[in-house]
Amino acid sequence: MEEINTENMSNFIHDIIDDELERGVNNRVQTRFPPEPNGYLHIGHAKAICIDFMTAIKYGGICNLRFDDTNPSAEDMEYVDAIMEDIKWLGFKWENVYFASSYFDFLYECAIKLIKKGKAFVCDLPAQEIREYRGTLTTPGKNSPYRDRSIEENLELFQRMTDGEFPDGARVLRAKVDMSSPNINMRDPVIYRIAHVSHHQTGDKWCVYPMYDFAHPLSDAIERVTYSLCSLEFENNRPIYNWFLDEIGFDEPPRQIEFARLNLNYCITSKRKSRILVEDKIVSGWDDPRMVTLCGMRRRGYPPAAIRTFIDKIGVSKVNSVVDFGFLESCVRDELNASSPRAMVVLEPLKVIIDNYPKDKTEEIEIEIHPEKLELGTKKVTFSREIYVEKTDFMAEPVKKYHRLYPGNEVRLKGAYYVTCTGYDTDENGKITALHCTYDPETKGGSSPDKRKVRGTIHWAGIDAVEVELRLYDRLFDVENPAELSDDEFESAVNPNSLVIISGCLAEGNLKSAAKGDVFQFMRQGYYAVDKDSEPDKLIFNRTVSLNSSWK
RNA sequence: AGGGGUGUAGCCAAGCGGUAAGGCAACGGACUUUGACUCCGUCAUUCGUAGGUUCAAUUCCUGCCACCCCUGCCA
Repeated sequence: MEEINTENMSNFIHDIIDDELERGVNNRVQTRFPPEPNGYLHIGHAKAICIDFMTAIKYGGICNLRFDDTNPSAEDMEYVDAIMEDIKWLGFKWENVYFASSYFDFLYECAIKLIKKGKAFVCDLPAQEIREYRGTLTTPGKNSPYRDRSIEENLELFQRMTDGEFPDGARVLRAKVDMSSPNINMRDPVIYRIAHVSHHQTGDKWCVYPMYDFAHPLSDAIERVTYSLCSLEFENNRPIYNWFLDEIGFDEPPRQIEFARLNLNYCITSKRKSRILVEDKIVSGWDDPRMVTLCGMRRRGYPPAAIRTFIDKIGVSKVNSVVDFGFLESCVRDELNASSPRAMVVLEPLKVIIDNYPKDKTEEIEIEIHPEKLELGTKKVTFSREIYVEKTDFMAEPVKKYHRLYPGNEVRLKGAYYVTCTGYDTDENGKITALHCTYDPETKGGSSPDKRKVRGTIHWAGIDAVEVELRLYDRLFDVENPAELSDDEFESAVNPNSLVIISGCLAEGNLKSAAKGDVFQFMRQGYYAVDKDSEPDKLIFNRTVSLNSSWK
């Protein structure tokens, strides 16, 4: 695992922890990341993961991974594996991996305890009536007619629910709290429901399953979590969270603290909407490089360290905010600039004939692997009379401030020679088919004895180059907040140019040995990662992110 | 008069009674064998708003406004 530096990390949660540590409310820090295994992790989860794990790291505590698998109907083992893989990839190591389902016996005992205390009852009201009895945001609810059943009857009924005597939905176990509370979560919440479905962990052992509000605080408590960090929408659940802890009774009850979840513009994290994109084949799958799922970003070539840095930089607060996607990209560029080897790849090749260069001669040109890390050494590319440059690096009639190739202009071919454009060939349609240049033999390596300057340095491809496919990605949506659009609207907001595939690109031969997942900086173009579809004889690269440019 | 939260620059975000950090973006300029990177400079007389307390208020108090969350047998 890479070093995770938490020294400079600070936020309002840490202020609370600092204070509690100082006052002796706690003498240790334990957190947990509690996903439900019902989908893939995305950039929003990355924020929660970073906060949970980094808080534990900072205070020398521990963070566990706990699958909140209390609703088997939506869950699948496929997701638990994927979630573990994604967290590891992000760079974090959990102390233990737990499942809420492994506490089912304990939770069941807690339910019995509540019944015996007269704090829970079996309710026979159908779902619709429970809803009606609950009242509304502005009117109090009223007590269920089953609220005053005897403890014995509740015990017996709950046992029969557990024994599978009743069909789904026939009865529920409810906590007896306060039907007139302004907080609807306190209006006798359901804590157990009947569901005759098999569970990915416990099989057919249970046909009653605990609800989140009941299972979550007790799971935190049994694990001895000290800080239960979650997103803002659970603020209204905190009173019921604490109520269960109080009623069951724990020496060191966990404290729930809420923070704002991450929203990013131009993309979507909603599970429902993402599923539509996948099912309607608008994207290639959950790991499509345009998706902000962790698997998608991994395939795109985003380094996990960049995601961690991003999360660290956006901070932790309680303000609902929308972070600019460009912020994430800036962190990705920053990381990749430092870590990725450079390579020359010509996206749209244009032949260049160097008329004064010997016909059969070839030369090995040495180019540094990373200009800021000379210790990484050099690699070789082959130079000869005919090479290729970018179509966009030539203009027959240059615009103002253009300092690449145009008739009469001299530029540097990266690592090789100064060349001067002398003319160009066209076909019958006037299309440019090749450039003619002369080179200055005195400028080998790319500098001239007379120290004359050239304004442009361009990359090129020689005879060692291989044809590769490039997948150019852009933002998936044209609109800033696709999440706010209706299901019909948001599909039409998809950027039609979010994926452009180009083939016949010429990559320097050194790239033949690139492994899947490797990321390179294609000089003057951007960062590119070897895709999982790539094969040795057909290399495929994903554009991770383009380079910044102050030109056009 | 339902309850719970939140308002600091285009976007994040520090600030905790002493006169508005930092980052992203943007815009100048320097440097450059990547129009990249790096570097330097510019970018809030003002903190949702109206009052009040104070020598002093983004920080404390009151009213108002705006936005978010809560009426699953989801999490």
